[in-house]
Amino acid sequence: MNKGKYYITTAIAYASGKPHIGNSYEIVLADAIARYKRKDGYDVWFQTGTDEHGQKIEEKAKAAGVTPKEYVDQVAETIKDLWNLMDTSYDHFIRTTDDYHEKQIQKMFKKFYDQGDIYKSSYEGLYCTPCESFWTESQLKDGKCPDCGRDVTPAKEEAYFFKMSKYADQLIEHINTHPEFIQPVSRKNEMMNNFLLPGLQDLCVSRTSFSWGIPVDFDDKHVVYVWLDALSNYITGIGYDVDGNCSDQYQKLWPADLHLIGKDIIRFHTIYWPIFLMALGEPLPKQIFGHPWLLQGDGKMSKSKGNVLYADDLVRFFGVDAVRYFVIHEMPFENDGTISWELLVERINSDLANTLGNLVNRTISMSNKYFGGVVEDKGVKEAVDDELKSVVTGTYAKVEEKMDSLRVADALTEIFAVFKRCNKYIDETEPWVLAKDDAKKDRLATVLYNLSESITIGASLLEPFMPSTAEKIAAQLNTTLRAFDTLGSFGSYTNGTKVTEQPSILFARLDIKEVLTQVEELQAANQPKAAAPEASEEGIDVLLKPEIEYGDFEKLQFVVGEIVQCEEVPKSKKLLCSQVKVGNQMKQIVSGIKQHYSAEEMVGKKVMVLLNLKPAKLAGVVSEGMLLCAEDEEGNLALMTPEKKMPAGAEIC
RNA sequence: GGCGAGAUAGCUCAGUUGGCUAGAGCACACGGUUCAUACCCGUGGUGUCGAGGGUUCAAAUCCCCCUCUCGCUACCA
Repeated sequence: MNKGKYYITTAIAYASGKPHIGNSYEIVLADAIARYKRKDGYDVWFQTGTDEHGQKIEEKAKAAGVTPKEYVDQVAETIKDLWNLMDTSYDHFIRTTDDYHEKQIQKMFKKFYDQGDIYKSSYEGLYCTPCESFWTESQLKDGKCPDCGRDVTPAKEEAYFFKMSKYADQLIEHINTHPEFIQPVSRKNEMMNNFLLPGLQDLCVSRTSFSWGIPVDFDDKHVVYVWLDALSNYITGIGYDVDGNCSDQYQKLWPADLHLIGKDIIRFHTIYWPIFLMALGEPLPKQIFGHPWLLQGDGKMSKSKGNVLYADDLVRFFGVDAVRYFVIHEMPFENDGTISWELLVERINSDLANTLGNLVNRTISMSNKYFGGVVEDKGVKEAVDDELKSVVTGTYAKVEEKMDSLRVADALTEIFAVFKRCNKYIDETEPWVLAKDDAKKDRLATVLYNLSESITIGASLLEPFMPSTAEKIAAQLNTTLRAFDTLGSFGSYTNGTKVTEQPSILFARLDIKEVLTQVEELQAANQPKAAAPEASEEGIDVLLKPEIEYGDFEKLQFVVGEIVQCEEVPKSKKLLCSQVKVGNQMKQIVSGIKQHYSAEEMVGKKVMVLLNLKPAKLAGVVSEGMLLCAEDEEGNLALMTPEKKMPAGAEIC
């Protein structure tokens, strides 16, 4: 039974380091869907890979004393190992440093340039000196600054831009006529309201500030910037060719049926990627699902704390299938899920050890105890059997419905309903009571047959989610896993089958205290490594600004200021308004740091102030300077304070 | 500030087009059972369905308003 092709992709992982469990979640989810569709009769192609260009990788490689290529070769292997460890069944692993990919990106870039979709301009667009603002061409009003109407001058770094606005209407039309295109639907509104309807800005698609990227072949100062390079993997990986010599595989597989991605990159997948495809004249993917995140419950993950969860550590503790089960089960459709050692242990004990593992174990034990391991239906039916059978044979349809709407966690829950029903059935039929009465031997045999059959069906449904567990169950029952299209009927388990004599424990119950003790040891072992200077610090993508003269620097007046009063700016989410003592005068300064500092804790701090900045109004409040902060990639802020005691007003130079 | 989503049992959440005593899982308590990994089965909630008002024979479910939370976005000098 062939239901046609099904092309599914994950986002490609950025090859700057080892992905933590939050990042490994996606590949497992994709794998569950891919395996399910395959078993469901689709001709599945499942592609994943790595995004290997960019300044961050260039810098990390430099720090490690290797070439960028050597660096990504190593990381790509690490990622592949991890994906394999998670038992994922991808068909193709693309790397953006693969020859065929790079070649097509260059051709694509040229094609876009030739057809006028890409134009050369400068990074951050055009500068309005009085307003101190950068603008892109599409933002200008009559070629002038949209704020003050004065002339703008080009900024420094030259770059190529893609004219997004050209295709905006076409994309809006597509999104409106294809309600299933963006999932979950709530994301659709965000894209429409925040980007498409207000007017799309052009996207910078090249860089000159670093060189680890695919060179623009007709302008070799430039390398192709991330999104055009990375997104295109979905077509280059299956044989797309810009000149029209696409592979048969491409003809068959494109458009993709599902791009599975994290919710943070929905914008790139639902706006830029479709527009690139329109510019190429290719059809758009059928569906893009921005899944939620799996977050760590007990405080933020941080490398310095040594508490980052990695899939391989979890697998070492719990086994692959337990980890697969957890991440799929804990991730509903729209809300972020939570992961912690405690929750893992809870789920594993309750669902895997108690409900599933114990069921298989008790069933097989009874067959051995009462019939020497032989399972045979003696045809002694009772009314209770019917309900069991209807639940078991009806489950595939329910699972199918959940999977069709990408409710993977719910699908898994439906499958476990089978195992729960089996446990209940044992209680209802009380096999140990039947065993005491010779006249009921045949009834007992039928009960055990029904259980073995039900478990086989349940295991067959479970296969895409927990492949090796499903196999183990089948092996213990000395049978094989079934195809989905047979699961609507009951009774295929071969009469007279002899089950294994010594059923092994599928999932051992875990003691949370013991696990946590071991976790502490693990974290202690990780800590020294993580705490090692420099090595643990993530390289930050530093975009170099044009060189300035000392004279430029001298214009800036930095001083130490003491915050004597601070309050929240009404109606603003991020702004705090501080009264800052600078020498013998006071300045009112508004800063966007409310989410990192409370008004109370600001008071008394000595901070670095840019004093001679032109006053401006923020949320209606005048600000006469700027408090300087360091900011990391996650947007965490830290005020710059003097390292020794300094009076308010002291010059910083 | 703009747009959107949400507020239901201790916890995580279901509740379709308004309709009988508001549900599930987990946790907890009690009872049953013993084949099994101290497991399984059953029973248990007085839940102001965020607050207030309205429409209706009838609202968690529709309308108004309020409070709070979250997402995206802008601002964040």
